[in-house]
Amino acid sequence: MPTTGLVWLRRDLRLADNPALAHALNVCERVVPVFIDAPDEEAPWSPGAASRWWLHHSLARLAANLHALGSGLILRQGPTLSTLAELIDACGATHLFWNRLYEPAALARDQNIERWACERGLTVASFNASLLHEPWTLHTGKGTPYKVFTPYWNACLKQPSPSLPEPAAARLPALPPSLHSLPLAALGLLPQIAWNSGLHASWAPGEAGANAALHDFVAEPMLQYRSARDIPADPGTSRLSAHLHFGELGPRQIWHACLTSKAGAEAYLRQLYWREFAHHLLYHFPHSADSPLDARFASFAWLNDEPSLAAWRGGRTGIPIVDAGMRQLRHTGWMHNRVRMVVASLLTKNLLQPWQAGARWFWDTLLDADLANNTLGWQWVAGCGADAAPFFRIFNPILQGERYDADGIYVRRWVPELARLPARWIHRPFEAPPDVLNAAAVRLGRDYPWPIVDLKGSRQRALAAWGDIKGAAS
DNA sequence: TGAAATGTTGGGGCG
DNA sequence: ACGCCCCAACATTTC
Repeated sequence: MPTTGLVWLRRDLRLADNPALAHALNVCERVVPVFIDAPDEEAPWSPGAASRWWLHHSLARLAANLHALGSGLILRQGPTLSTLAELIDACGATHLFWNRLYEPAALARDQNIERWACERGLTVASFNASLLHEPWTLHTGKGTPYKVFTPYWNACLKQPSPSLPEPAAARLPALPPSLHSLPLAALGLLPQIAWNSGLHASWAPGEAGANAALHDFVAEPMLQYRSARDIPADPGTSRLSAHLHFGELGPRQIWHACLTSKAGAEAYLRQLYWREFAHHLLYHFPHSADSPLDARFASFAWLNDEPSLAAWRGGRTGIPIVDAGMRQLRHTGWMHNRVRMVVASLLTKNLLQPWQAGARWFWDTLLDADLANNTLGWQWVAGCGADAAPFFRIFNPILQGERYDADGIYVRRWVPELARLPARWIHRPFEAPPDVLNAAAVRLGRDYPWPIVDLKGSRQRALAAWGDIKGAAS
C-alpha cells in the first residue's frame, strides 16, 4: 500500500504556493486533494449566496487544474469529521494536511479534527497559506496583541521577509481508484434565483483569473494606486479581494509580485497589511465579529429601524453615491472601498443602525466576504473597533461624491434614473432647481426618492451620541 | 482614510 | 488717494 495523504482544501484553492499540498507531495506517494462543503460548521457566519457562487466556480477551476496534472479533486458534503473518517478508511490514508484558517468557528472545528486525527494515529500537520505573519507571532512590548495599525505594521516590517512562493508541481500522482467525488452541482452552491447573471461579466474565479488580475494590476494601476484607488469610477484598485479570500492567490505571491516591480507598491502593500491586521485582531478577539471591541458600545442605543435598513440595502436612500454603491454591490457582488466607507458611515452614523446589520448584509452579498476584513471595516467606521475612526469623523456623502466622483460617472453608471442630471447636481438632486430636474426627467419621490435622512440634523445627533459614549466609563 | 465653524488675509469695488 | 467693506481663499479650531 503506497503512503497516502489527504490534503484537506478549504480556502487555499490554488496549486502554486500551497504549503500543505507541497508538503504532502514531499512525504506521500499518493496525494488526495479533498474539499468538503460544510457551511453549517462556520455558523453563525456561514458563507452567503454571493460567496458560494464564487466558491462553485473556483472549485470548478481547481478540479480542472488538478485533473490536468494527473490528479483530481474529491468533493464531498459534511459534516467534516465523519467525511474525513470515511475518506481515510476508503483510501488507507495515514497523513492529513491542511492550510490554516483563523475564524473562531473554523479554529474550534479544526482543533477538534486535529485532536481526533492524532488519536487515530494519523500524521497531521497544518501550514500557513494565507497570511504573511501568523497572528500569534506578533505582540506589543507588553506582550498584548496590537490594537493600533501603525505599530502593528512597523512590527511586521521588522519581521523576516515573506518566503518566496513555490511554483505548482508539474505533475501530480493519480487519485486512488477507490475514491469517488460528488459532482460539483451536487453541492448546490449556485443560487436558486438568477441574480448572478452580472457576475460572470465582472469576475473570473480561479487561480488563472487571480494571477491574471494580479499581473494586470501590477503592470498598470498599481503605479497610480495612491491617487486612483479613491476614485470609484476608475479601475484603480486591485480587485483581488475575492481571489485572496478563497486563496486562489496568497499574500506571499502578491508581496513578491509588487516588490519586484517597485512603483506604487508601498501604498498597496499597506492595504495588504490592513488585511493582516484584521486577521490578527479577529484571532486575538474572536468575539469581535459579533460584539464591539470597545466595550463602551455594548449598550449603545442603535435604532434597529427596518424601513431604514431596507432602503439602504436596496439602494433607495435618496443619496446618490450611497445608492450607487449599494446597487453596485447587488449587481456585481463587490463595492469600491471608498464607497464601502461612505455607505457604512451613512448606515451607522446618520441612520443609527447597528453596524452588525450592515456587516451581515455585506456578508450575504459580497463575493469577497471575509469575516476578519468585514469585522474590522465595520467596527472601524462605527468607531467601536481597534484603531477606529475618531467619533467625530462623519462622512458627508454629498461631499464624498463630489470629491471622488466629480463628474458623476459612478453615479450615472449605477443610478441610471439620474444619468441625465448635470454634474453640478448629480450628487444633490434634492437641491436641484425644478427646471434642471425637468430637463433630466427626474421627478423626486417618483423616479428617485427624496433623502431618507437629513444629513445635517443626523450628523448632530450622531455627534451627541458618540460624544456620550466617549465620556462613559469603560 | 472629515466636515463644519471660526478666524485670517488680501484684492478689489466703491464712496 | 484713501479707507471701508465684502468676500473669496486659505488656515485653524472644534466637533
